[in-house]
Amino acid sequence: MQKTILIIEDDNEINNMLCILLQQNGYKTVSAFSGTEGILVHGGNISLILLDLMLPGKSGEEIICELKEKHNVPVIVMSAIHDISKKVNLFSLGADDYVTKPFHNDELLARISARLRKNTDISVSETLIYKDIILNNTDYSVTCNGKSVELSKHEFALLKLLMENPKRTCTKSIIYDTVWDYENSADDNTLNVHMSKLRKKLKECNPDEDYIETVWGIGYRLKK
Amino acid sequence: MQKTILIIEDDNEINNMLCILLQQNGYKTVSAFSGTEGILVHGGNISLILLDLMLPGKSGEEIICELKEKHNVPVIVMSAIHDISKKVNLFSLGADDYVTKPFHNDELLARISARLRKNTDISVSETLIYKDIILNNTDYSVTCNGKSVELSKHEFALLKLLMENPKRTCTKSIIYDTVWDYENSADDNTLNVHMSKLRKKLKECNPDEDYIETVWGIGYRLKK
DNA sequence: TAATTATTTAAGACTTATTTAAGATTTGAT
DNA sequence: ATCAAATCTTAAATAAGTCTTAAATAATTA
Repeated sequence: MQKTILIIEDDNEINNMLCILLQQNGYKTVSAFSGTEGILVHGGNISLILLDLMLPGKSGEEIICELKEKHNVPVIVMSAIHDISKKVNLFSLGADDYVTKPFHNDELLARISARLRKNTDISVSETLIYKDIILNNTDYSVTCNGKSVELSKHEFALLKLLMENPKRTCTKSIIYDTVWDYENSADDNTLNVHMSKLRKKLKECNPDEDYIETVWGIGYRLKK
Repeated sequence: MQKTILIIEDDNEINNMLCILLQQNGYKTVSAFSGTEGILVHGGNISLILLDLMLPGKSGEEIICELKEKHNVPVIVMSAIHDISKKVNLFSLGADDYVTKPFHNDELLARISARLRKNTDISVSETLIYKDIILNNTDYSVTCNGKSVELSKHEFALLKLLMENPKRTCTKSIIYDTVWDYENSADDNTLNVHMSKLRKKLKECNPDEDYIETVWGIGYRLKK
């Protein structure tokens, strides 16, 4: 299965170069050009993060922390700094590896694959809760009003995205990007159908609640 | 608990220096002075291996392979070789990280603790129990509904992985990583076939129970 | 009200899983 | 080292589940 790598790098040229390199080697890529954008974009479909240390805005330490908090995947730091003590700090804060620029493509690829290979420990349990819905990221299970709900892969991803962003409206294009990995044309009905099915399954468990709100012309969000 | 690190390094002075450094930092150490000795000494109480690449006797590749086979713990390779292609080979053979000599103590310690951090939760329990299945890790035996079940190596590993994570869904990629030590493409049927055989054998022992549940598009898990 | 956007249903396309069997590979005993 | 037995992988046919599309209906906005 193709893994998606999030590239957080402010230099447009390097970012683009990395995209091409990784795509040529069988990965999907998502680009962000600042730490804050990276944190925003980071979600459940990302398997690994390449983080450039010298970013404008927040410090690298803060960024790693927030990325890990949102979804704990391996972070490989790219840095021009050779300072050892810096490396130690990054490790202790949760960076899983680093490469110093300029780096060899082969070395970077090797480090990525080593990290992905090791990321199979299934010890990180993530549970999202909204009203009486409990979504368990680890065993792909959902309960609503105490009853277990059987969701398909896309339905699950849809609900997960909403529950990860409880106060935000998820636009259709964001949903297509995240759940389907591609941007659908506006006239596509697929998302609507899935949303309908998801709502129906939730309603069966709890007929008295409406969980998901339609934001006309924009997308969907969870109700207050 | 104090972790034990196996140091495989033929230079007496470096070996000794590493022992002191690691002991000062709260680790127990075991020293070996050749690859073959390392393999001999390596056992269940070792949490991590520091391996010098330039050893007399077997090649580093063979040694890593045999060490991992005996007891799969992180291997950090120490090497004076800067050659990138060599690094790539080592990664693909299962080395988890490397340091180039001469290395800074702080860097080595950081890499060790990063590697150990990833590996802490693999507590090896002797006997796993789920419903009426009893799996014994020590003698590789399984009984189900009182009857003994003859499982092949992969079937055993498969069942063990599920029983070690009774509440979780094991994704196909995790299963391939754990049971097969490599990531198979999605269209590979091997896992499906093994799962089918495992289910069949369990069903023969207890026709009334369904133990393993398919999570469509994701993987497998034990039933509630 | 007209135009646009969303919901629902159902059918067929498509994807993923299961099973069986055959050939390849590995293991273990001689 | 060789052979036999067991196991693993691959392939193909079948089965099960999911996704997309289309069309009819409903809701919202301008």
